[in-house]
Amino acid sequence: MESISSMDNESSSTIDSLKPNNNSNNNNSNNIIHPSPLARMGSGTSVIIDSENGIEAESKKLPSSKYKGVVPQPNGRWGAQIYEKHQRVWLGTFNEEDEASRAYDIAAQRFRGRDAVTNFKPLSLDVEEDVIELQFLNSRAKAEVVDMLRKHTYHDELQQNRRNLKHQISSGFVGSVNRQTNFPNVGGGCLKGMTSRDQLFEKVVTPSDVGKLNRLVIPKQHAEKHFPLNNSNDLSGKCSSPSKGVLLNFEDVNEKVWRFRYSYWNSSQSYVLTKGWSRFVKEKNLKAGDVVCFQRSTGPDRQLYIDWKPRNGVPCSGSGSGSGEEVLGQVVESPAQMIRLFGVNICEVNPSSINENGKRSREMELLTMETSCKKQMFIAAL
DNA sequence: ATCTGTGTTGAC
DNA sequence: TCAACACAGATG
Repeated sequence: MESISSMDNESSSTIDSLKPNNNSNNNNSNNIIHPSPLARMGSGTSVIIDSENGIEAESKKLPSSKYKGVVPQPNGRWGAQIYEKHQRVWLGTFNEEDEASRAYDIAAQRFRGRDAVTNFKPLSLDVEEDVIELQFLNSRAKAEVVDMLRKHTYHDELQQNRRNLKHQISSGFVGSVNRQTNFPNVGGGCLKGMTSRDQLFEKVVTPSDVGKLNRLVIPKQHAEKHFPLNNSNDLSGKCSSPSKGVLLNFEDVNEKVWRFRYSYWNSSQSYVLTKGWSRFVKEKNLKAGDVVCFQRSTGPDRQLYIDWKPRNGVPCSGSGSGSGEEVLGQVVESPAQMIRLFGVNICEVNPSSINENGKRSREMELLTMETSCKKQMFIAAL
């Protein structure tokens, strides 16, 4: 499914002074082309000429995009894609054509650095905000950037990154850019300037939570307490429409942002996380009996966090849960204030959580987090 | 049932 | 490298 196989981590992107690209330098063919229906005959064009009466009939031909890296979708949406090493890398689908083109631009700048040909004005080292974004972009693996684009979380993560930077600067913690500062009290060490969090609740996931239904049932009492749907003010996500629920952003231990649709299903009279949930299950390789934990920052941003631990994994927040004796579906209430982040010892690898298909284990995730911390410190030192 | 994004192809 | 098209398989 993933088409990002050929991606590697290294990038030669010394991004500097890209020429302004406001559709004039760069537009010899890729920008602001408003193709006539017959302007481009792709390999599979389906324009049919009715030779009998000379009428040109068009058989549901999709409109070409005026943007580079953007392709039409049958339902009127737009896909973005970029090529690398003879392979297409899919960047996701978007409602708006220019949204797709901006996704392409971001990918192009990450993949091709200063050589990137973009639809819009590229990031410039002369603009402070752009420099921050370039640093953000280039400190992440290509696959990670692609993932953010596909999940439409790029801008949220970038904003989060900016907030962290500001916070570190204002707290005088500028020696290193430490991604771990977002995760209070993890393993001690380099954790100044952190924000505290409320533990909201945990749930031992059921087979149907990790099965083909692609949804997580949020127990009613927790849903109504922490994620009230009638008043979206309390939710950090953006309200799309009351009937369709809301989109909620949760951050995991790797500072990866997960966006889930949260709504109420009348049919089963339950609150559910739907869209996006199956990705989480897949990536974390969640199994029935594992525990997902929800937290919220006590700070003004009210950031939501999500984490998980294996069924027999380490205890969560010293609450005594996670001992492996839970009944499926049982919800574990935890102390109100988070003291440790799930109490995980990131140095020990628990063999039971290394799963058979080679997916990243819980410990590996935390080690990744530690690595990324070091990576950021290195970057900041440059 | 709907939609995404992959397989494939030909143009450039 | 790139976009067009068809459609399998993922998603809701």
